Amino acid sequence: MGTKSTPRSALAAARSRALLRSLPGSGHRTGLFANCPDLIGTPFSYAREEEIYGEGEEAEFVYRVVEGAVRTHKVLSDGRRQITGFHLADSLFGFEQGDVHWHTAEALSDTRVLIFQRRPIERAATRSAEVACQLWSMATANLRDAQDLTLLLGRRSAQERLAAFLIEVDGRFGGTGTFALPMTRRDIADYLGLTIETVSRTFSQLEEDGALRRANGRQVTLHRARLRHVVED
Amino acid sequence: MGTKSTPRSALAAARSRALLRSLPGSGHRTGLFANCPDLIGTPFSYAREEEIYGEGEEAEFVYRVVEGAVRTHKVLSDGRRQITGFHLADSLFGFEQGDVHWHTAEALSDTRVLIFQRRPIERAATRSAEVACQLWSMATANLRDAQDLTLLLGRRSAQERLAAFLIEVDGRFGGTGTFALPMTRRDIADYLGLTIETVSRTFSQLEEDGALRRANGRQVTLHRARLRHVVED
DNA sequence: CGCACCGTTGAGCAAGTTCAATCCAAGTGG
DNA sequence: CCACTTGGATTGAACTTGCTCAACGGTGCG
Repeated sequence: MGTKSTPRSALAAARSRALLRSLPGSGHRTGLFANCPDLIGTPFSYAREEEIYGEGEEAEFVYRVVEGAVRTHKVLSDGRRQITGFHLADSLFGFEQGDVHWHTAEALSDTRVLIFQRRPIERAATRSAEVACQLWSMATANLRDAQDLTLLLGRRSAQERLAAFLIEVDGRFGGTGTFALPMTRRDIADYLGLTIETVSRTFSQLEEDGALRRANGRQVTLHRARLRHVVED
Repeated sequence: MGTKSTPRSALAAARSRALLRSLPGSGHRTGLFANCPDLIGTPFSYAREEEIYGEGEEAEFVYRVVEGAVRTHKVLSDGRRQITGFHLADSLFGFEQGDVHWHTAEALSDTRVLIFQRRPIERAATRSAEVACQLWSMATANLRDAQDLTLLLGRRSAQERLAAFLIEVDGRFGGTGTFALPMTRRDIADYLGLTIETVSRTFSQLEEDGALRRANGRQVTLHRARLRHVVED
């Protein structure tokens, strides 16, 4: 559904169903913006590897992940890429400084999102201190994540980067220690500032050290105590 | 003044002068919070290398640089340090997620700041959408900076990092192309994720390439076109 | 089947680090 | 006032980490 149409046309089509979706219990009213009756998300879907928005495009919408996963990244002219974040279920993304997206967002896997128009949210923020505070709090949380990544990229070894990354992903999946990574080795490399070969070799090292076990490439089982020992702080 | 006393006692002492300072034209009412009559900053000073607040401390105040320069950083247990930002005149810093500072702030040189209590500002944000929007906008700007740094650290060479850094600092000093760096090589290294030796060598390379000239260590004159060519994007 | 993509592994290489020596400017104490 | 110390910066030489280039195996899909 929907991957051939645009967010704009989907929005128009969905307007008629707005009443139904805004009913309590329909699942679209939890979390940020929950108390904002005019801010109703429109469901939308993207296929694996599909671009959601590109750097430099006008930032008309913001997005909340319902199911699947999204990456945001920046690219240099020669193709070097830095992934700035992965967004799993419930994560909100697409808010930028100014009217233009300053990175690119793509779906890691087939992904369902809720789309919100940015303008009404910003207008709501200028009227409601509560909405504005929610936006502030969200931006601040993102800032903390970005600065943690800064420390990771600036001062940590490949082993530490991968270990920290796996612990982080595990946490976002509920902390069971066993999960399937939703992203490729290339995505991991471009997030951690490494090459795919180094990521692969580091996986092998960590497995030799008994810090994790791999199955079928993407599936991992973490030995969290040992991984935490690698990160050590 | 004031480097032996605490922000708390300075605040108390300054309360009596509040009326005077709040007069228009006294220079304390421009920029963010300008429209917020209760939010009056208290002048305060820090000596070179003095800590302003430490990671883990309760975040009671936020700060605006009046004169001088400040760095914020995180440290790993083994001493590796990542500077997350330099704050020059007019820059606001010290806002964190939650009630605790999650990095450390220190004065690069003798520095004068205005101190604001965080609580009243947060209370004002819950009442005034305008204040909350300013805070949001500030956080978003910081986020963009942090993500630019992420790209720098993850995917750029030493030459590109230093060139981008110098262009950035030049811009903050007015873009004349000639200025004295307010920070040491160690600070630059810890900001760019390099060692002091690499920073020094990279300075030498850039000078050989005619992209800048050095004088007395800290003083530099940039050949901005050539530096921009190094960064290339 | 054949191709494309993903992941792994090996060998050699290069960028940046580590260790060490030296220089210089600015204190500091006799 | 000068010897001595201290901290910042630069440079050289050896080393290490992670990168580049290359080959190969597995899996899914047209």
